[in-house]
Amino acid sequence: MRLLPQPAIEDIQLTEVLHALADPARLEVVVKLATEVELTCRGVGEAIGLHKSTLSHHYRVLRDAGVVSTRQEGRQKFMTLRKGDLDDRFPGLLDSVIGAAG
Amino acid sequence: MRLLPQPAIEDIQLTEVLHALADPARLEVVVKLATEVELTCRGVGEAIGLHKSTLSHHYRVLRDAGVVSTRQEGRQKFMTLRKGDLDDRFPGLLDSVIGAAG
DNA sequence: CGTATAGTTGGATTGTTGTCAAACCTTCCA
DNA sequence: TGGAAGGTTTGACAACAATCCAACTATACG
Repeated sequence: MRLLPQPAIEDIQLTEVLHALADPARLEVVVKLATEVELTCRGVGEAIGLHKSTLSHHYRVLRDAGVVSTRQEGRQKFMTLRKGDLDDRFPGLLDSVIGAAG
Repeated sequence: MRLLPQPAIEDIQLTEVLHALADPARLEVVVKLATEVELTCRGVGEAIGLHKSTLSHHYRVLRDAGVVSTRQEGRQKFMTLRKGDLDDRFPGLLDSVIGAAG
């Protein structure tokens, strides 16, 4: 039930978010999270076809940028989009990206 | 009055656009273009404080991604945001990015 | 306790990016 | 015709990024 470290809302940087979203694999993760509400890392990465360590790297980029939140429960980690936080900070951005990608 | 080569609307890729916007210098250029309608490369780059060849490189990235359009007139080049094209292809994206950055 | 499961970390590799400097190309103008 | 002005290209370089593999940690289960 532990929450992994993540930037505070006011520390989320636009260029970092854009960079995080500018990778096809990460964008796919985000689109998946937008429809599925919450997923384990395994669940998110299953369809993408990358090595699990590569995916772990992408999850970290997304988390460090403030795009996703990760909660550990037992040996699984559940990720959610920080949609509310992002909407507060950069109104409309996430929706337009997800709309454009999906 | 020559228009420099640029991708067709349907060839504009979301990840490329995001990548183009994910650099602070390029984002500054875009924000400037959003308020000024049209500017020469010199005019855009003046406030940014980078070498002109570096700026030229950034202009190219923006143009290749489909974010800006460049028109040559005499020895100057005027850049404009491809706002209409981007709005058609990725509705709301540009506005939210500019709003967040500006 | 031993083993499987879920993810992370470190190293290696390969490729991309941001930056500058110097040389270059075009166009204008005196 | 010879500069000057406005950009581009090329080369160099350091920093970063995406990927894989192998080794690791931590939790759960039998």
